[in-house]
Amino acid sequence: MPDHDSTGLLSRQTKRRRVDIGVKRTVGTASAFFAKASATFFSAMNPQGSEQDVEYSVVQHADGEKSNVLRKLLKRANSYEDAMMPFPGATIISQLLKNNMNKNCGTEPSFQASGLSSAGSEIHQEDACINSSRDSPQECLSPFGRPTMNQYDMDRLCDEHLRAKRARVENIIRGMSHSPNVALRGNENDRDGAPRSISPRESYRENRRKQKLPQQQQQSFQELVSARKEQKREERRQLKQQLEDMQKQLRQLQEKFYQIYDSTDSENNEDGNLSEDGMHSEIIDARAQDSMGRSNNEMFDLDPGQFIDRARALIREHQIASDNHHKKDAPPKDKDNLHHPFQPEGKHLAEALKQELNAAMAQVVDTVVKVFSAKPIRQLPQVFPPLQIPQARFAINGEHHNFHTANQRLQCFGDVIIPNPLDTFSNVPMPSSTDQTEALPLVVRKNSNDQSASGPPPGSHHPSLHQSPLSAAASFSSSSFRHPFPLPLMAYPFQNPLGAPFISFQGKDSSSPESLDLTRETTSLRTKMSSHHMNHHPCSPAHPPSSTEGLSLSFIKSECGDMQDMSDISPYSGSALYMQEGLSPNHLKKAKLMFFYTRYPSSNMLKTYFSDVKFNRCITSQLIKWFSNFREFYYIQMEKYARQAINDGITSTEELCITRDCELYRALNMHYNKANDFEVPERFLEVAQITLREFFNAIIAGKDVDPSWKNAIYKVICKLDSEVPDIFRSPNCLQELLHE
DNA sequence: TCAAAGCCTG
DNA sequence: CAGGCTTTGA
Repeated sequence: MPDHDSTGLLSRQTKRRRVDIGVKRTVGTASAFFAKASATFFSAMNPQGSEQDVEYSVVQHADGEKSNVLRKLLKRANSYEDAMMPFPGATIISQLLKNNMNKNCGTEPSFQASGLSSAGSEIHQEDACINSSRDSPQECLSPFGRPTMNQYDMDRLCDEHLRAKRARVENIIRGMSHSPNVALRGNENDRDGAPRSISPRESYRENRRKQKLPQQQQQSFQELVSARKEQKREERRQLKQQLEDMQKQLRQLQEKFYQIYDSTDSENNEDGNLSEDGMHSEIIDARAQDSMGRSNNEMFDLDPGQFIDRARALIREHQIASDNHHKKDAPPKDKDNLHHPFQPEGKHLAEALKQELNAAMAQVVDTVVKVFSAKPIRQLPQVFPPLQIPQARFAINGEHHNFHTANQRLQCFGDVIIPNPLDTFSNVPMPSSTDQTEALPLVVRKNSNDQSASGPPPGSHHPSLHQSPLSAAASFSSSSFRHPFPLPLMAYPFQNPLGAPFISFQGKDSSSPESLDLTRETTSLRTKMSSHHMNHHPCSPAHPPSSTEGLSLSFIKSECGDMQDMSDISPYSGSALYMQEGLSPNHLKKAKLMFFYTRYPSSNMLKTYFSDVKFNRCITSQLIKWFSNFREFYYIQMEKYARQAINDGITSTEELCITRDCELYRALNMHYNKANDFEVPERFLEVAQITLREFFNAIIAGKDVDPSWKNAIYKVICKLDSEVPDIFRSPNCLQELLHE
């Protein structure tokens, strides 16, 4: 939507610019930036650390080590060495470590003696893996026998392992003997498994402390260590459990797979190739186990959609495997199949699988639906004022999936009770083109007409529209919301498929800047959309004009709740046929033109001149506000030019004349009659001249020292309003006016 | 108490 | 242009 004229967009851009100005980009190079970022990061992680710490962390050791594989390890090892070796406390750690290892891994031979490759316990292996494999997985895969390794490398590895352990224990100690944030840091470090360098000074201090550790503390930290081991074991157990679950699921999938395979196979191959299936399943099973083993964790983290995809991929894998198997055993006559692995058989299989998956999905959906609809409706305490919207607004293009995603997103907010989508929709008879039934504080489209053309027949349409607001709210609130955050945020999830949020509640209670920005942005967006709607007349029934904007849940701003009965604003109830629930850009334009006649229109007058607008408090206020803004601009210009005149040495009001080619007039005309397609009445020039002279005199008289000096001028000007021509009473006065 | 005006801010 | 806020007057 490239709309560069949009003031909203412009203001957003300026806002962003301001933000950008705020960020100093003093760092020229990427590396410098990285250093800075790292420094920030580390100082955040390490509040007690000195600048030196940062240096240690950021500056990489560029030793000329031969082994590329080991380089990173060595770097880490070096960091540890640098950090810890100079201090005698390290020996204590080593001692403790030895004790600990002997205690927890009874079978483990002395680590120092046997080196890394000793046939240590599983735990040991895993630890070694964790510590060393992050950057070089092959070390984990083949911990045994490194014929190319020289003694130096071995020592390095040993050191690395030992120091990693040491670091962990260090962290535990720190966690015990320090403030919580330090403990946290230790955990962070531990979880990463990546050693973090410690400033020499700090570690010196800490080592000294450790030397003085009383026996009791040593014991307790040994307990801690063993507790950690316990925890690890527990984690491992859980992981195993997960793996088993996954395997079970896979087996089920496979069963399905073979069922289908058998059926399709028996259809296509009646010559007895089935006998191989036993073997296939063995092999495939093995493969599956393997791939499960590999992908267990990722599978577990996948969300359902991804899971299905992954499952499909797996099945495809199996398919290929079995095809390959066929190829091997297939007699030469099957050459065709050899080159086209997805021949009829495969196609059938794929189709069957797809069907199966779809059926499974459908079943799941059904189940969920059943569960949802079976749930008793809970009436939760209504924290929020009744939401005055017909439920039908929530239908999106006849699909509810957006609402679901909306809920999914909503669930990100911990403290919200998600409305049950099915409850919400259960009473919705059909996707509706219900119009926005509440005042948009800003301009909205003019589509009541379109609606009656594209909407459902009057007889069949939503009873909800004729509900009292309360009942409408009640049916909505059967899935009551509890709003922990400003309402505009609630609107976010209700996006149209293009991702543009259509929001129209503009809570006065929006307190957070984000929500404010959100409203603003969507506000300008809505303005754009509304103008878009103005230009594009009828919409196809498939895309009801309000299907997206109908989502503009402008049910907030309950102070606007003095709307008339909902039935009144039904777009189909004759009298309201041309009523609009919001102000359009054309209304704004009209208001601006009216300003040439009246600076202080009463709300009653506005009602008569904007007869095509369904008035409520919001609309009235908005219109009033418009005129207030117009006046503001007007008076600012007047004051500005009055002062300018004084500065220019003008001494007599007689010299102050407003003509159609003077600067002031052009400014005003530009503001209220931008397109210059309206002939500004002469009277306006007179009034403007009077105003200018009033300002001039007041400033000359030095009245502007009084903070309310303008009030006198306002009093004068408000009496100068003239009658607005009757043509402005017509809803389509703009066409009539501008085509003259 | 409320609507409207005005001011300030973004 | 809109929102927040304060003031003002009925």
